[in-house]
Amino acid sequence: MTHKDRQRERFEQQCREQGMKLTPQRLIIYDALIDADEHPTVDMIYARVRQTFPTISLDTVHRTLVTFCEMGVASMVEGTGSPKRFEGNLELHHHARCVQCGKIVDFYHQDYDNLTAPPDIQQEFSILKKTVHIEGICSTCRQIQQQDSSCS
Amino acid sequence: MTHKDRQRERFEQQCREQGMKLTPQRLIIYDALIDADEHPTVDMIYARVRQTFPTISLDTVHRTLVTFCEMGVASMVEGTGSPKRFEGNLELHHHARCVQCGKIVDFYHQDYDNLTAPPDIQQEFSILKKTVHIEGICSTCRQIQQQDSSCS
DNA sequence: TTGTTTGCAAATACTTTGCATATGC
DNA sequence: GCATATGCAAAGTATTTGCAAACAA
Repeated sequence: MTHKDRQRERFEQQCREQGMKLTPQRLIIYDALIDADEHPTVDMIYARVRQTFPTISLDTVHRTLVTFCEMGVASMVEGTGSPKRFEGNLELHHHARCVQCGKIVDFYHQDYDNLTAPPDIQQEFSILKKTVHIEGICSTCRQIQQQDSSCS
Repeated sequence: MTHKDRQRERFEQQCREQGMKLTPQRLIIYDALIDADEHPTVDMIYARVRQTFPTISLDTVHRTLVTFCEMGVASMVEGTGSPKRFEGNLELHHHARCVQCGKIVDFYHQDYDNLTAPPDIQQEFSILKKTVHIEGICSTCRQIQQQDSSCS
């Protein structure tokens, strides 16, 4: 049994646990996603999946991928599809982002400022910047969550 | 002279060096950007700038901000406005991204897997993930650049 | 004066929404 | 059978492009 078979099995199990239906669309989209090694866009997955499932809609691919992220079986890399955001702060700093509300907090941390990149990356890239990205849930969103759960 | 005054002066100098014209729009957009501490979107900058410069167009704000990024006086934080991209790789890994072609390479590096977040961030966020993002120019894009410059 | 920049308008790309139909459980 | 998921179409949002007029150097 290959690593991908195991991944697929875990996926099916997680669907059942979370009460998500195991539709052929979901299975085939999941397969396409874990077979891809290039961080695909919706369109890329759509193109691939249509070869074996020509009637699938772009829309379903899009919604299914977002669902996967919400389930925690996939994740989004930049970009997130949301509008561009800018910053004028050129000093070396790092980011903490709230996955709930999208707020990004800058922070400074000496320990992170001199990380060494692995040799293969140093060879492949002319490195311009190394930053640490922290993802989490901010205190404001945490409070909202607690209120919600206490109301139910 | 404040820190922001110095930043503004450096900006004007860089414009002159790079042959960029110092238009009132650029100056006011730059000011709005460095005054903002919330990683603003195009719309946010537009709204702010219009208060003192009502005839400015959203379009100019957008193009100017992108120009700033190209000049290196500003940068883009996620999202980048580009379409969503997904990955099914759930193992702890890190990303190296080419700023030229947008390619994202996954890599594994033990040294990065157990970074400690600074106390204030630990307090503000329930941390879910800590990853290192490396930005640079990949070998393919580097070759293209060299070809371009040798043709001129 | 000259080439860059701006503002406008239209076009495009991507995502989201609403709803009827289909389907997994 | 029932709730969820899908496919379609339309609407919404963000970004990009082309071009004439305005402007910094």
